[in-house]
Amino acid sequence: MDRTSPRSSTRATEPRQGAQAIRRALSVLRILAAGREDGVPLAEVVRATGLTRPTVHRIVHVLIEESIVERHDKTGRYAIGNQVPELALARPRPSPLLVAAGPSLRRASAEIGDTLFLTVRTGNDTLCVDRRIGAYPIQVLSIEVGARRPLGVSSAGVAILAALPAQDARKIVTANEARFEAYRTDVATVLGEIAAARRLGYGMREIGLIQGTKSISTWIKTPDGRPAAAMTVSAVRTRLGPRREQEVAEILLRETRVIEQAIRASA
Amino acid sequence: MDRTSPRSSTRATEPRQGAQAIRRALSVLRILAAGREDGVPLAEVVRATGLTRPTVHRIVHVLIEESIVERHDKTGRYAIGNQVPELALARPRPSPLLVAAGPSLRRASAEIGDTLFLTVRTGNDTLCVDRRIGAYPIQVLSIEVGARRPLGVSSAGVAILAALPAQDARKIVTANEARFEAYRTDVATVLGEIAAARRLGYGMREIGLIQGTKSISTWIKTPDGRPAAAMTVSAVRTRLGPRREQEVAEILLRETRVIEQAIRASA
DNA sequence: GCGTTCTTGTCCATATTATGGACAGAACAT
DNA sequence: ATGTTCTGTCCATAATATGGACAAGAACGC
Repeated sequence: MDRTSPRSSTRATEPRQGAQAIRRALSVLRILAAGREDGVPLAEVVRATGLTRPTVHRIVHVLIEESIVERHDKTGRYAIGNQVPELALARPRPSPLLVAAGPSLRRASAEIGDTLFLTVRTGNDTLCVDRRIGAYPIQVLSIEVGARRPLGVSSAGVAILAALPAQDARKIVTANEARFEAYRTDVATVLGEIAAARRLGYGMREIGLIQGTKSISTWIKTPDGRPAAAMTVSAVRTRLGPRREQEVAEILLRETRVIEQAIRASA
Repeated sequence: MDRTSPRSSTRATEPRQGAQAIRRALSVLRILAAGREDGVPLAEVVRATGLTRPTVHRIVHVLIEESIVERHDKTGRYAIGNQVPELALARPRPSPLLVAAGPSLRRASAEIGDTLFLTVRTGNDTLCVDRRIGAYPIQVLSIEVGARRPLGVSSAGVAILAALPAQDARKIVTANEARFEAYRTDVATVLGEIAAARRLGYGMREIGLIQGTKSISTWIKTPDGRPAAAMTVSAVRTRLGPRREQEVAEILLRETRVIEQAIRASA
């Protein structure tokens, strides 16, 4: 393929070869991570990665021998193994983003009363990294810290995609096509939602991932203009009518600016 | 090499082939994990893994592209990247061992006054997973949660090796030989310390990893008799004379039994 | 300055390694 | 019984990862 330009062109330096197997193993791991504790059946990994079944099987079983993956004997599903958090301990724990966003999440959840989520992008996925439960007695709690979804299926994902250059966003959405089916959406729908978010200034889903819920997400950018995260409010739909939506969005946007300042300061 | 015995012999099911590159990438990652935030120079990874430099270089740079590894521009060292904790979020956080050991660590550190460590085995390494600082004004704090060392170089490692079948212990020590140099020890010394720990009933190092300190470690076994972790007291040497050593060891052994009970109960 | 000895990074012919089509068994449904 | 969908395995083959050799940069000595 392209053997040109040893130095980078714009910013990405992607195409290093000689490690197909390693890359494949990682894409398997990312799919397994989306399955959290319950894990994912082999066939689903095959579908989501586009690899052949023998290949996925071989990779997964080598990773089991290395304690990177676990197989739940009961269900036969595969999940992230205990060696992964062990490796993760090598890194300093409280990430700068979490520190910067903490006070804003607290303030906003107190003010709004519903649950707030902080979600980051990792590759082609969104990953919920913090959650603050609100005071109102009915709360949307089904999304937990560690929840991972293909970019595009949640309002946070739509917000992050809206904050990316259109071309990059389109590329990611296309790459995730095989995984949209499980969330009952498709490329065209997601692209439409991204366009709507760009117009509004925030991401929104009338029908949240959970029946009867609605979500609003703003995007948080790093000083260099790339999206670092999304801040999301999820609530039962009836609590987020048009007027209330406007109010909530304004609070989110205000706190978003605070977080962006805090990131700038800590950098 | 040995291409024999496709079916397992006793308990291990190790030799699945067709993924050399993935295994190599993982052994690189484990070495990088030992370097914590500061990371490890490439040459050190080459030494510790026994792989060739081009291979390590290729693996490391692919992992960088995948955000599994970071390169610190200032120092040129390689470290565990931010995608690793992100994958780790897929697992439930507080591990059963930590839950089981928590009260004992608290009790023992209150009683002894010095810092207590909980250390697990992960492959051929020890990994510090919890720490409780004591009340005495001089404390050994240089070992942090996440610290990773070759099994055998710390008293916790010696304790865990002492609790393993002698043959397994010897195999691990031999496998770590290339990494002992950096800790100024060698295979013969470590095997001697393991033998001493078996005699005493606990692991001990007159000369801790830090100058002027002394450490005592007991091993914690799972119901099936395999070592799950080690509990360690580290203190300035003068605080652990022969009589005190005896007292401290008895407290540790008592709490060890409590933890073993708690594990049994939660399983 | 200039050699020496470190380090990291790159190339590419080669053979070792990972690949996936084909097959088989297990579980479940009809 | 017979189909369908899942997981697991085999092995000839092609593609992949390998590592010797080379290059360039950094740090030190003098």
